Amino acid sequence: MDRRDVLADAAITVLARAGSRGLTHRAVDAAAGLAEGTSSYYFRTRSALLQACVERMAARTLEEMTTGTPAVTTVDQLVGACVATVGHWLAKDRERLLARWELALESTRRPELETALRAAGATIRERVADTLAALGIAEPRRRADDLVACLDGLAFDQLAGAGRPPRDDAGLRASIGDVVRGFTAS
Amino acid sequence: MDRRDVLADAAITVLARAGSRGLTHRAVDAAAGLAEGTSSYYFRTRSALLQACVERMAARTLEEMTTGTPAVTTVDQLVGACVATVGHWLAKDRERLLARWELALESTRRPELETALRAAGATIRERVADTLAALGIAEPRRRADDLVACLDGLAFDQLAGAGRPPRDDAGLRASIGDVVRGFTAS
DNA sequence: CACGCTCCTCTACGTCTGTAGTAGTTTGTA
DNA sequence: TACAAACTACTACAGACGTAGAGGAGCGTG
Repeated sequence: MDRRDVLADAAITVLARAGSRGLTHRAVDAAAGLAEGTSSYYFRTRSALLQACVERMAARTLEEMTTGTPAVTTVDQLVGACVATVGHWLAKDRERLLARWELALESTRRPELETALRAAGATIRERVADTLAALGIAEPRRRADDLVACLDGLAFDQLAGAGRPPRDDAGLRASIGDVVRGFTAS
Repeated sequence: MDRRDVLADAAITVLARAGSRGLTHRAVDAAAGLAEGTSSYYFRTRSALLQACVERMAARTLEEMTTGTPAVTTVDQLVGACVATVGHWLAKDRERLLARWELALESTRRPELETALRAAGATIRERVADTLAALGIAEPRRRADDLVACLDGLAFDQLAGAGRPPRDDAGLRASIGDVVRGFTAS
């Protein structure tokens, strides 16, 4: 794997575990198990490091999206797909989620990041919008944006929010069922 | 106003504008317009500064909650109340929202913060649960948690997320209408 | 008025961070 | 094989950061 990708992955891990404040060149070197100074050579500035994080994340998300996307033709299937996605986020992508939120907050202050982050988000939302449209739902574009935002909100609440009760699968299914119903009814 | 409160408010502003990384004693002093070293005297460690932020935020939220809470007796009124709340967040509480998310992410790594943050969140959620229960909705507790999480998700998407198209009031109402319907139907 | 106490400001210091640059090493080419 | 170019690892350094503590101003009490 390209050295840059290794470093970007390490940076994402650091971001998740230590937050924006902990994201330093040296911390990335340590996380990647590379010699001190390495990340500083590949990404001269901290801003470049952040940029690399969002690009790497976007690339990985896109990659995963193109691989396995089961067809969704009913609302129930949509609920299932959403539960599967969020469940996967919570179980296996914890770090990537935390890093993404960290970057999102950072993008508030860095227009370069915002652009890249927004482009990545748009791709996913389009995909969801297509699915909603295929189900014959009105305003698929807006509703796709909202649905993604709500699922993200539920995940945030679970991982970092004030709610955060360890929620079982059934609870997750009930919650997501409610949300999806709201966006698909009528 | 108590010096500590002034400093905590300044810290919240710094947190929102410069992120966790920018939250330093000196930055807080500058934001508060006080002599350098002041915040370092009142809150000796950075951790104490963060703690002060969440406590101050919790206090302010509680205060606002006890003042104006119009009665909600129909689902439509609930939608209206949610729209008003989120609208207010987006228009006037931008900084507090950003700071809260910053603290939430930080709480992932600091159990002391988590406790305080969770307690504040629980109060709000109870209030919402009571409202849902009064409307005769099943599982009010879970649904209150989910509703708050979703509204937060929508706000996040708007302020820091990947969606972030400048949304007008009608759009906001439509989105929140969908969400609330999902949690109140059946 | 003199004294002691509390509150606040300012300074000091060791550590860490961002970033530039130097030196060494590998790779490709003649 | 000899050389040049590119790549990589490491070092250096100015600046910022967290935190502790010294000093002084203000105020109430005897």
